Amino acid sequence: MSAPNFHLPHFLPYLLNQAAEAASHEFQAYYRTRYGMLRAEWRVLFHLGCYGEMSAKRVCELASLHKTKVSRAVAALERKRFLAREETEADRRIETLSLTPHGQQTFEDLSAAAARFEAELVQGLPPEEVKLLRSVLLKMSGLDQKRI
Amino acid sequence: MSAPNFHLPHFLPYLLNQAAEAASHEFQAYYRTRYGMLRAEWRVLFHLGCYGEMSAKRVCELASLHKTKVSRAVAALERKRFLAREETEADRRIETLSLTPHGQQTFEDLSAAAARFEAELVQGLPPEEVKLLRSVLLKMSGLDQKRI
DNA sequence: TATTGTTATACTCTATAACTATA
DNA sequence: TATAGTTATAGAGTATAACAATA
Repeated sequence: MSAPNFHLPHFLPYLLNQAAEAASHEFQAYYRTRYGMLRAEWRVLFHLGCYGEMSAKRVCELASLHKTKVSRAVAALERKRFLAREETEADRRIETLSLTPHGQQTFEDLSAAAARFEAELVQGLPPEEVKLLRSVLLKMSGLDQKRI
Repeated sequence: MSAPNFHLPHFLPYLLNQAAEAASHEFQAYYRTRYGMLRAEWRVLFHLGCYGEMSAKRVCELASLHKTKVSRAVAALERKRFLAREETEADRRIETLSLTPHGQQTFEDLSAAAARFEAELVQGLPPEEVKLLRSVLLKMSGLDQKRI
């Protein structure tokens, strides 16, 4: 058995990780320094901002986040008054999560910033390539399987 | 200001992170359970396996890894006899890193496994799309800027 | 003084088990 | 018994400062 001739920068898991890290860096700095948020926190905030109120369980499903991560993120967002919980009458195990006006405002700022960072990211790439990129990543991530 | 109409599963940093995580999961389990390696360790191993001996500094540049990560990964790989260091005569600050036969063999097994996982990953995708995916990710990651 | 590499430390992220309260 | 959510804990990943040895 001779040299396997493996070319590392063609290996998709590696390439995806490096691209993800590079692509997320600026946005990460933004939500961290501006709002003191962690990754799981902005993800939960965005789910509520994009899709409206829902249970923690639903956030887990949509975001592919484990319930322990969501639990802590929800607690942190509540502490910072971004989010409110409301007891459900029908099933008291479930709490309906929704953004406060402050949370909504923060979501609007963050999503605008996200849109700017993304525009910067795809700047110079043909729209057709970006469209294809999204569709391939959607399949690979499994995010295309989650119903909204 | 009304609803920002931000669609989270279209946000590339998010999409890239989810895809990267999903794509890396199987390979990660493989090198961890089989060789007890961590992420930085297989990356260093692959750089030496793919490109031959080089200094730690060169690994840092090519892999976009901070010198502290490389330093610890090299120490771990040396402890496990995957890698050997050799002092440079010209400049005694620099050590040339290379794989031992055991390290080489491990690299061959891991790179073959990597190729299998990747084949599984792109299975069902048109080769043209995969090619484009790679080229876009290469640009986004900045990996296209590193000379080999 | 600058560079290569090491050690220390703090924080974030991931994963899992054990638990409470409700159904 | 099963489900929604919480708490505890360990290990892996990231980031930075301070350091030693050499140039």
